[in-house]
Amino acid sequence: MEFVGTALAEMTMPQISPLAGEPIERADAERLAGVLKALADPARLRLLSLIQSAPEGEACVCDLTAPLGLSQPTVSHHLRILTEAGLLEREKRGVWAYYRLVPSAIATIADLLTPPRKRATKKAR
Amino acid sequence: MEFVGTALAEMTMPQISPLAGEPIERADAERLAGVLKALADPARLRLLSLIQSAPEGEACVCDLTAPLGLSQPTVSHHLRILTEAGLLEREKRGVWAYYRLVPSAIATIADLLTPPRKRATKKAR
DNA sequence: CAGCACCATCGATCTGCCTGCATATCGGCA
DNA sequence: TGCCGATATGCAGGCAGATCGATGGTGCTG
Repeated sequence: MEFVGTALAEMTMPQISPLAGEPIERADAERLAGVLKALADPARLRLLSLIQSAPEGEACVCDLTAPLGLSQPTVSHHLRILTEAGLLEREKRGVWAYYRLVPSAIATIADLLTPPRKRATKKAR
Repeated sequence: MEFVGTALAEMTMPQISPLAGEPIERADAERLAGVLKALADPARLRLLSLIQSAPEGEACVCDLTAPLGLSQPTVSHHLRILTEAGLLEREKRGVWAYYRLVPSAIATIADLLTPPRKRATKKAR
């Protein structure tokens, strides 16, 4: 599972909702699973949480290693995973790399997981 | 990662929302990650989708192996993971084991991921 | 009762991932 | 220019998980 990259973006366009209408295809399942896999890690969930609750909604690596209790390379690795999944965006200012949430990313995932409720797909069986 | 079991239920009560207010604790992160890990697999996503879109909203193992292209033990294994995560419920009728979605389970996950009702947190630049 | 279909579990293999150490890279500063 | 601090990358060990074949248990059914 390497280049998830724009996986999230590609998923937002087609109305693939695993719990909406018809069974999802293998390719869609793999894309969604890829993004979910990026989320399914305690360290990464805490990273997202820490970044979101940081002063300006952004944080650099040096601010995150201590709260997590993980080494700097490990934190950098997790941030890379989250960024490639489309959940974080990176901005380098000077020597520091600032990470912030991609606003709609998590919301998109939540929408994909939300049962049809009222968002009508074309066909109700 | 064995008995996630009631992990979902335990999570629904406290307002732990990774992207809501303050940084989440390690224990909460691990519980949420456990459930997300159950979701973060193509085969399991397709299983949920297949079961949801089945005639009565339920399906037995024998109906699921063919569409997935996986062996019966493997399918059974995935169903076990999903059930222990609180996403599926199992009912044995005769020789067949019928699985159906736990209605609020996925919605709970979606809610945990969605920031409380105001999605526009800060301002983009 | 005997055979059969459905399903769960076990054991084994193979892949993938988390983590840290060492190292490379890049920008600022004296 | 040369050093230092902040990040990223390479490499490797160790563990978790996905998959399958074989096996065992359990209700139908003839």
